[in-house]
Amino acid sequence: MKIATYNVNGVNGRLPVLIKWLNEAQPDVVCLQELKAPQEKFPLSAIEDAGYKAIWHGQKSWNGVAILSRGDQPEEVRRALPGDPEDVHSRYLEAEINGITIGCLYLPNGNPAPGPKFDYKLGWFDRLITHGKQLLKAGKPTILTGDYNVMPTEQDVYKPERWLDDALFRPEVRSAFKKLIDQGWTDAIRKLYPDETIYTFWDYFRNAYGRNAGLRIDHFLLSPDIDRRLKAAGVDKHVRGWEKTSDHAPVWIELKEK
DNA sequence: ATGTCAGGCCTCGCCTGA
Repeated sequence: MKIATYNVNGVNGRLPVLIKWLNEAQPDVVCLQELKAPQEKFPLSAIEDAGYKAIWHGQKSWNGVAILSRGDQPEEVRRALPGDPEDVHSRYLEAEINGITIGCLYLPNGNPAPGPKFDYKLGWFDRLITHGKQLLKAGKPTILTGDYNVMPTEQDVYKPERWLDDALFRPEVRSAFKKLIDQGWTDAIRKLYPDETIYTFWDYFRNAYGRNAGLRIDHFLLSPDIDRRLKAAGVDKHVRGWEKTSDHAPVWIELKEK
């Protein structure tokens, strides 16, 4: 079973790239972030034509998350992170597919930091930590994946010294990520490639992709029983080199059958 | 400070978020 996450940065603007990649990569399940489309503008028929069933939570202009499945229809569990009824951003969608709970998340960017956006990011992260604990306690096979907007360590950023004050790398955010991991989640990419430089995002500016000036901010967190099934993981880096592409590349894992 | 995108409204050019 192959599961992927991809911050598409506009699902309609990115549709040809998304469909081309789906056909090439053939993932069974896909979590998408940054749809940048209202609920009614989600390109369902194109995605169905590519062979996928989908649930999504759109929003005008910003945010937006979706879960695609080649087999069973994703069975929606929730479409918001618990803990703040005032939070209207569409940044979290959770579904069950094939007995696996899949949380698709788009953690706030948080820049500029400090400031209200950074406070929102930390608050959102706190709610994710609380929910993560509940998920592990529930004891089902679970995957929390998406755009975390955090480089967990210096290994995950091309020039760490330049990012120290950035909302994606500040100590508060790295420590929040560590707090989540320490509950018992496995960072799939880092487990399989402990020493390699692996990026999932390259800025549109300054020829970042050409210079491989990247960041690792899209992550797969696995509960212990999913961790035991982990067979392979990777980044489809070449997709970042396509025309009219997202600033993120798709990230994927492969699981052994039970 | 710069740079490049996407989406949307202030709507064919500028703003914001990233």
